Amino acid sequence: MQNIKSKILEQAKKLFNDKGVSNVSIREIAREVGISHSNLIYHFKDKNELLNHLHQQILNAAVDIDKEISNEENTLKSLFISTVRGFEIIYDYRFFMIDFNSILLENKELHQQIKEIEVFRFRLYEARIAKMIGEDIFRNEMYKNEYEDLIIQIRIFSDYWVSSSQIYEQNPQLSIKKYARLFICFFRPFLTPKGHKIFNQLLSEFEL
Amino acid sequence: MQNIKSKILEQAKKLFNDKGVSNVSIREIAREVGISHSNLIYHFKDKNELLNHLHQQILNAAVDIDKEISNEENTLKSLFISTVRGFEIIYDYRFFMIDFNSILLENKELHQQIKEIEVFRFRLYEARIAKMIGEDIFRNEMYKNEYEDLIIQIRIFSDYWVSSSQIYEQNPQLSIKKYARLFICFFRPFLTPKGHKIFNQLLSEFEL
DNA sequence: TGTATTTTAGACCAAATGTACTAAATAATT
DNA sequence: AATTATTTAGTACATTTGGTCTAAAATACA
Repeated sequence: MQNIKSKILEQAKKLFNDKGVSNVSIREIAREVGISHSNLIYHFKDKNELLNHLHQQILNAAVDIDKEISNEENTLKSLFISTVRGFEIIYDYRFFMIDFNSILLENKELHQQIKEIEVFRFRLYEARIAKMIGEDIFRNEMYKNEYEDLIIQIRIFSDYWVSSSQIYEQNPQLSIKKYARLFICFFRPFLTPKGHKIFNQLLSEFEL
Repeated sequence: MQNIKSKILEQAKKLFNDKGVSNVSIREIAREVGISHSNLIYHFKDKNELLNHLHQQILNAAVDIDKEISNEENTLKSLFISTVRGFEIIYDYRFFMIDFNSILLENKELHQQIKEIEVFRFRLYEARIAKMIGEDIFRNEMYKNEYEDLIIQIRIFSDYWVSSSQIYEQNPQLSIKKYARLFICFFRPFLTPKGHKIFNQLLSEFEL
C-alpha cells in the first residue's frame, strides 16, 4: 500500500505529462488524488516542491542505470543499454523535458542543480569516448574539439527528443526506440572498422 | 510611424521572450503598450491570434533568407548563410521555440501548419544533400537512410538549440554563433576531401 | 457638414488560483 | 486514558484572467 505522498507525486506526474506543468494547478492534483487542496499543500508547499521530488525520482532512476551498466565490460554495449533505458525514463517523465525551460525559469535551485549535473554528464561522455578511442572503437579527432562538439549535440538531442516527438510523431510512445536509435547513430561516423562491427551486432541485438 | 498592430506584436514578442508565453496575459501586453485590454482584444481576439501573426513574421523572414541564397552558386556557402541568418531569427523569436510544445498544444491549426512546413524542410535538406553528393562535396551513404537520420537530428537541433542555450549559457545572445557552428558541424563527418576544403574556407570566412 | 464606421476605454462578470487561517479528526506517545 | 503531534477538510480572501457589453471618441467618407 503506497502512502499519500507517493500517490500525490504519481498523480502530479500523470497530469503534468497530459496537460503540461503550467496548465495543472495544485487544486486539480488534489482533486484527482481525492484529497483537499490544503492537505496537498501540507505535504508539498507548492508546485516547485512537487517538481523537486519528481526530479529526484528521475535522478534515482539514472543512478539505477549506472549501477546496471557498471558490470558491463563492453563499453559500446553499456552505451546502448543506458540509452535505451534512459530514453524510457525520459518518456515516463516527459513533462520535465517538455517544460524544461519554464520549470527552470521558476525554480532557480533546480536550475543550478541541473547545470551541475550537466558538467558531470559532460565529463562522463568525455571519459567514455576516451576509453573507446583507447579500445580502437572510436577514431581519433579529425579536428580540434570534435568530440566536445559531439557531446553538446547529443546533450541537446537527449534533452529535447521527447519534445520533438510530441510534435511530429503520431504515437510518441511507440517512437521511443526510433529516437534511441537516432541517438546511438550520433556516434556512428566516429567508429573505427572494429567499432562498426561491434556496433552493427549491437544494433540487431537491441532490435534498433 | 508604426501602427498599433505592429506595436502590439512587438511588445508581445518582447514579453514572450522575457517571461515565457504562458506567463504573459493579454492584459499585461495591453498595459505595456499603453492601451486598454479590450482594445487589444479588438485587434487580436486572443493569444493564439497574436502567436499566429508572430509565426507569420518568422515565416516571412525565412522566405527572405531563401531569396537571399537563391543566387548563391556555392551550395555549401548557401548552407552557411541560411544557418547564420536563420539562427539569428530564431533567437529573435526565441519564445516560439522555447514554448514550442505548449504553444502547439493549444493551437491545433498552427500545429498542423508546422507539421506541413517540416515536410517541406525535410525535402529541402534531402535535395540539398543530394545536390552536394553530386558535386562531390558530400560522400555517399555508408548505411541505409543515413542522411534521413541526419536530417531528423538537425531538425531537433534547429528547433531546440535556443532552449538549451537559455539553460546552459551565461549569455545566450553571444552564443548564437557557437550554436550555428555546432549546427554546421553536423555535416562535417559526411564531407569528401573536396568538401572539407570548401568547408574550412567557409568556417574562417564566416568566423565560426 | 453630417453620417457611418472604426477604434478605444471602462465597467462588469464568473471562474480559477495561491494562500492563510481555523478546527476537526486521526494517530502516536506517555 | 490522557495528552500531544500529525494529518485532513473547510472556509474565506485577494488577485488575476479571459471574456462580454456599452458607450464614448476618433476617423473616414459622402
